[in-house]
Amino acid sequence: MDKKEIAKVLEEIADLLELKGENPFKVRAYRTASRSLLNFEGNFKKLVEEEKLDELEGVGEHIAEKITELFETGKLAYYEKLKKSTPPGMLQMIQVHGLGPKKVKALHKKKIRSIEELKTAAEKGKVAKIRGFGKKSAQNILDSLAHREAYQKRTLWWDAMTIAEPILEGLKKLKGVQKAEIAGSLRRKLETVGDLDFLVAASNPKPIMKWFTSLPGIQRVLASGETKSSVKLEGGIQADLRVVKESEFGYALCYFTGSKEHNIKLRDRALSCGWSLSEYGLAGARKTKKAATEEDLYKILGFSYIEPELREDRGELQAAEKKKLPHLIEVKDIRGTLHNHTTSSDGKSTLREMAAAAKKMGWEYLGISDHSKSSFQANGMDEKRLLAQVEEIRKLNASKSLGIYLFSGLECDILADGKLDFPKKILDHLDYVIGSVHASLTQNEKAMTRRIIKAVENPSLTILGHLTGRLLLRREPSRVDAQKVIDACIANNKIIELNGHPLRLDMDWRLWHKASEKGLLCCINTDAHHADNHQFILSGVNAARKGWLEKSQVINTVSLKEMQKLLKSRKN
DNA sequence: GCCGTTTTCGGCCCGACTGTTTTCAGTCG
Repeated sequence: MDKKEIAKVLEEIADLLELKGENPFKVRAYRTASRSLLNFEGNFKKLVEEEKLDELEGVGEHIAEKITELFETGKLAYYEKLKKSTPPGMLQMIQVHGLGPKKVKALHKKKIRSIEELKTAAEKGKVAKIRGFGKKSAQNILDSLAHREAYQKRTLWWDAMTIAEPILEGLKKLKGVQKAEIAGSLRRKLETVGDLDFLVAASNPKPIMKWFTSLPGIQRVLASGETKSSVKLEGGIQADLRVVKESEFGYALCYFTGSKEHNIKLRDRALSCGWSLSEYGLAGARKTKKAATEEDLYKILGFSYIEPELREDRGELQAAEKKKLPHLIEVKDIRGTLHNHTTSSDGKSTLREMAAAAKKMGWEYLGISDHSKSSFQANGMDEKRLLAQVEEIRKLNASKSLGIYLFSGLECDILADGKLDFPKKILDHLDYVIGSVHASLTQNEKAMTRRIIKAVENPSLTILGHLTGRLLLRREPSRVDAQKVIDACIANNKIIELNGHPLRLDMDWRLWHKASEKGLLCCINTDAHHADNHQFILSGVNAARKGWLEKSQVINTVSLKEMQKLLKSRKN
């Protein structure tokens, strides 16, 4: 069993224990261990084999044993036994919003033992008669069941932002609103988010709550109180609003931005200073220690300011303590991108349209990299069309009519055996070559790793495109030993792309910090298939920031002259 | 079940909101 599957089993054990009425801290221990496992980036196999699982936070002797058993045999006696003693329907029912272990048990006692039985019972008014339930509970259960799938799914950061921004603007315009911000994972720029969090500073929350809970497009109001409201928007995404006093805003913003793990560490620090940190302030601190902003709060606790993107408990607090946080790259540092498609393959905009839009972005150059012939589904170019495009770009550059310099590139297929789609003599005509995997995505890890490394060792390749081919929320990443590929790229002087398309964000930000420390260089691209797609540079830079990247580690922050030099030197 | 500048037991975040009940348990984040 792999890491992900094992984490899922641990999570399920937590649910099962909860249903049994076990000690809540024991339940939490399993959840913590599960999350810790998912967050681990290193070589999991090695960790298990060298019996170093207990080095993971929240994994002790007992859970380590269970993980090992699952890893080695794919089974766990303890888990099987637990499952046997709990009807499967109860596990499903605990997933329903509003139903926890106690309520599921109460339902079970009344012989309601599956989602289907729950639905029927709620419709027939049976649920409303159970002690602890009522008419409203029954209706809420029916609502939750009707939208079960939509309520559970996550949303791409990009899509969530297009929903959140108008709401934020609306909040800012309301009378009495002193401050308004987006918080939560949306503010941390996580690639997908579960809900939208808003925070407002105002002395009178009532009219703000009223505005929020009567927004157009609200499917259901989940909660609406003095300081906190939750709604479900059309499409199923949840939006939460908290209103605090202006003096509390900095604390509250930090608290609601998270991550949870980051906050726990922050509270630890406060405790060790003899204070108690909450969303409302720093209790016990002397009056002079009253923080007004997040910057002040971090300073009081002995840290330099930590950008929201870094608040994932991945070493940022240790670095902030030593004043060694990176100076994160910004969108304005970008001078052009190198992975762009045109109507020559599967793009929707012409070469000139792509160039004009890039100029509008304020960029100095744009690399054109249409698909190669094997990407038949994407109208990949054959040799003749490719060379014609190279000629067209050469002429456009010579005429200086575009106001922006174009590089001739190619997104060249890495074939199943690791060979590139064109021979060297063709690729030699280009300024650079991006190698990407588009077919045979389901190869096993060994074959895929060997395939990609073979391409990386090919002197014609400049940049490795979207490492895993994942499509967030749609397609799983292909199995590849990322560490080995990173090492091969460094050894062969190759760049890895951070594909900034909101669906991809590949290579994953979690791998960049360590990789860049080893010396790997990054190219942030948009994989634009339309002139409007240059905007995706924002999501690419977000991911780079989450990966601790600085300007100097990203090649497409250099000037045109330097880029020409860089690409030329890498061709030899 | 985990963890420990209080080394092996005792603590582990806690406040907001709902819906029920009749003063608060359950759920959520």
